[in-house]
Amino acid sequence: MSEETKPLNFIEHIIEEDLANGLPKEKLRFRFPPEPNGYLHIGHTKAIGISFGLGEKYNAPVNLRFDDTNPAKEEQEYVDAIKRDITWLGYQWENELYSSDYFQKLYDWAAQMIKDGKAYVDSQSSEAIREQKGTPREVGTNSPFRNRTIEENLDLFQGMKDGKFEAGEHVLRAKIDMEDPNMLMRDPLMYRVMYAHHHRTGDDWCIYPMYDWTHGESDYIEQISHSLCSLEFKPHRKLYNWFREHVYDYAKEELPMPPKQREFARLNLSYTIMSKRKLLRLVEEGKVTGWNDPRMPTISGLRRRGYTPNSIRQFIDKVGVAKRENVIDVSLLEFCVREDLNKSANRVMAVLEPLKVVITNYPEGKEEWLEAENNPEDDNAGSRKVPFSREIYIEKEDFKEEAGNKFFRLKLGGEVRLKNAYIIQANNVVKDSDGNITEVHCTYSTDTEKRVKGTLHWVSVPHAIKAEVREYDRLFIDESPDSHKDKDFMAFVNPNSLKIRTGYLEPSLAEAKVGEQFQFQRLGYFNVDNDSKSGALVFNKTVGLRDSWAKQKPKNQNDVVTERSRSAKQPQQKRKAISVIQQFGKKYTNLPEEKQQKVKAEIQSLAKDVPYEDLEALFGTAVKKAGTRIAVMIALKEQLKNGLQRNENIDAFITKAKDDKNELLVDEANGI
RNA sequence: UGGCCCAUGGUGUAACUGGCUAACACAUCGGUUUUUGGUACCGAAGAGUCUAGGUUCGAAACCUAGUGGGCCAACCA
Repeated sequence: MSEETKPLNFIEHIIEEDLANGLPKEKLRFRFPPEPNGYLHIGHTKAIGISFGLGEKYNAPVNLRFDDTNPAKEEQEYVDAIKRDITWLGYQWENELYSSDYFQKLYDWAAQMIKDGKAYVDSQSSEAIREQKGTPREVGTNSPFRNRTIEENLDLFQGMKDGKFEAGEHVLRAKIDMEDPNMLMRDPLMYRVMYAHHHRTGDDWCIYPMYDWTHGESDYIEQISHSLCSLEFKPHRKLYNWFREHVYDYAKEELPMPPKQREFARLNLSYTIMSKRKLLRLVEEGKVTGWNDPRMPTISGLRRRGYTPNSIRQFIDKVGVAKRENVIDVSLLEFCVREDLNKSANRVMAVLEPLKVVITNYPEGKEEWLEAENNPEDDNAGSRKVPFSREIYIEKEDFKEEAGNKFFRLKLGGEVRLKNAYIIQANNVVKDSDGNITEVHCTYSTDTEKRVKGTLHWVSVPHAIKAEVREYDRLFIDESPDSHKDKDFMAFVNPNSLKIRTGYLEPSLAEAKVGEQFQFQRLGYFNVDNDSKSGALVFNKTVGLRDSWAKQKPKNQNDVVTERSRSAKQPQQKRKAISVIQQFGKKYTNLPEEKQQKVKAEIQSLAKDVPYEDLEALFGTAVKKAGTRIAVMIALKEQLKNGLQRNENIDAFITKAKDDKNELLVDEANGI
């Protein structure tokens, strides 16, 4: 019921308004209309979330309708994949429908349009038709076939359907206006001849209807109340309405609801691309292993990577719906999975970059099975046993011979807690001939009540099981890879987006099943990849834990991620004096008087650091921003006092200020 | 020498449709708790709402002009 307090997005406002204007709630009906020509990606999830979300909110049916009017590109495989993905996301459609189900009805209506003089058969080449269309800036010209008789049109259209013509010989066009500023209205094509096998209608048809004609009328046939799509279809709305109005005349008795199309901005995610065609290139050129590669922004890729349906739905919810172009930061998506997995994923221990620790005062051959909590966030998660022995692995980066006191992990002479086990102290190290540390010798203490700052994860060497662990980095090194006009997006592919290593895992993981998700303690969330075979597990890193330590430590040269995120985080840094003055100015008029005096003094001292040009740039500040003008005036006065020469601009600024409504400003101006 | 759409902290969305100090989330920074440098909790910084005019007692919202960005010329959807 928290929805009641949640503000509505613009589409919900429209629906509420329609409801308020008398649209019965039972008439609400939505649809998600994919073309089965590729896999769904995270961008589609927004459209899915909007329409299905509305269905849930208003308890209205939502159809899944495949817009399958181009047999050259569409396949059953994609239909199956789309259904699988939507179901996985947890949505239920009312009816599974296909535009191809309406081919006969659309044909009949088209014939009716011909009879009404609203459509005609054109017999020109596609090039000729394109030329006559004009450009966005120049109007088009009429086809020489535009004024064929109704009989001739009917006859030709029938012939098209009957397979009497070659592909490309004739098309059916709506007769609208070749001079309309909206190019879609310049006699758009309704049908083309196409001898292709359709995944559902087989070879029944050799003419296929175009998108604009089919899509809108499919909505109408299904009595969709609100037909929601992305922004690039905005210009289509005029045509959508034109077709709808004509067909409405033919069918208003059986089909009383004329649907309305509304458009929202599609989702863009930073560091990735959202175009089926471009994603296909990644697949074809071998940059990824397939549509479901865990680095892909496809739903199947995200699923394999370990993203949960709930996390994706949360993400879509948080992203919101509006009409402006946007690029969502991937960190929001990552936040959503962490939030979800934090509650559900059992904690286990795994070491990915092992360093051997020998506990010298622990008896050789001894082992203990210690109790470990599965999930502190879930009281019902229970516990398991983990084996402890004389030799364990810890993470290489958890040990340093020497380190400052901000390093909470293990160092020589220092103590650290082993998660679920004892406290150890590092005494000395063993090195190889190159000086690399190969072992750390420690002693342990059973006093686990002791307060120590750091806690490490670890795995018993003799009990550890090995597994392949795949870690992923973003697929592109550029925040917006396909927005560069001069560079192909492929130039930004991150060569290091996959890192494979061998992990050492606690033995309880031997039973892990494909798809199962875990938190590798202190590292991140991982799931079992479907490449796993019995005895040869493969894990995907879904996302790392938040790591406030990584932010502090100096950057590590081979860590692409931290380097990049570092450089990406530059906006909030040292501020110029002038911007601080502006800042003060904004608040100035709202401050109590004694605070004003303080701020004034601050501005005066800052004025010394401001180049005059910066100040002058603010002389044109809008009249209503009195505070800013006051601050500028104070700074200016200070500079004049320090020898700045008056000039025309300064005089004009002061003169104008003296006439201002704001008394504070007038006072300052007069004080000069 | 076109038409349409858009413009609010670094990012994404709000603002009861013209009315309190412009709100929320992510990101950032700081603190408390903690057997995960996680989680949780508390706090901070960051926006006079693209610019300039106008309407109004009052504008992020309405009007005008400008600036910037996006979309539109497939027998694709």
